[in-house]
Amino acid sequence: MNGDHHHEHAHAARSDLTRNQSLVFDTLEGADAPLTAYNILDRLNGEGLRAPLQVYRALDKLLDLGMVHRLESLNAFVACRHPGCATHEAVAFAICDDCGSVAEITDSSLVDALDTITRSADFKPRKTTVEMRGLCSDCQAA
Amino acid sequence: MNGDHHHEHAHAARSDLTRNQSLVFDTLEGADAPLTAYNILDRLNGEGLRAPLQVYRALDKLLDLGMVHRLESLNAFVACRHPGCATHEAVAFAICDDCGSVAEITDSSLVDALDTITRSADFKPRKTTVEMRGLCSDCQAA
DNA sequence: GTAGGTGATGTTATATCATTACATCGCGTT
DNA sequence: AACGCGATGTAATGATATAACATCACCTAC
Repeated sequence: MNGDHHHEHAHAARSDLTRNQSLVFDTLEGADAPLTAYNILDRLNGEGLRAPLQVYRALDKLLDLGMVHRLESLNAFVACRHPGCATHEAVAFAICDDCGSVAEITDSSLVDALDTITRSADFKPRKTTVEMRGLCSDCQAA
Repeated sequence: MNGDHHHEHAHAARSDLTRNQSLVFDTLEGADAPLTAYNILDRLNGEGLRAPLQVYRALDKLLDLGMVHRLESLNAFVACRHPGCATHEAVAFAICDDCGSVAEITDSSLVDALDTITRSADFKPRKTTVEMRGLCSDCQAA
């Protein structure tokens, strides 16, 4: 603890994770759509995970570390796709309701707009959720 | 049905609502914080509502009509505070985690930013959620 | 005015998502 | 050896949401 970090985003590498945390993270990273905690549990019951809490605890830690995002509108989770997990503020998600794909988007205009809003309302945000549900490029064709 | 409406937002007045829908809407409108479906059910069990589905069905209809919003990050609902419920796109919510107050915000810069994002990603949004959780002006003082 | 359509209602049961409570274990520090 | 501390395992429960089915009220068409 050297005092240089304002946030607790240590950005632990996968090697720092416990067994349960690794299992959960690998499952999310290997999925091509968001997974619920119970989806993850189903996929890991061969590895010895039997209770929801084992998954939820791992997810809590991974969320803390910024390695996983929670999609509020789905009650589901995705692995962070950011190269290096650079920014952990004002990420927007474009979620396809047809194929389940999720695009993770950072945009400075969006950050600016949200920042302006909070300033003028004198609101101090702790966590911001931006989720767009609709159809991705591929699925609009169909 | 005159064909002039692209959307199905008939903006029914309260007088067009059924008994259950009115009860649910009035409960939400009278609350000073978001309520879950079960919160609403608890407050209305004196009026003859006994099953969750009675509340969820009323909420579905009120959501369709644009008279109520769902807050995804809380799994809860609020009455729309827009004068006349003018715009039903890209509304942002500032939710105080301390006192539970919810500010409903529309901002053209935000709409523009989201629009730009969806254009460049060729994403067709059906519903957009923007929720900021944090501390309102009043509660920052404490 | 009666047959049928449509949307709201009531009720039971069940599915889905998440946490509380408590005992235990591994491991580094004192 | 004793302790602190974070992770783990397990059972039970709480909280949110929907499925399935029967019925009712009202409007419209014939």
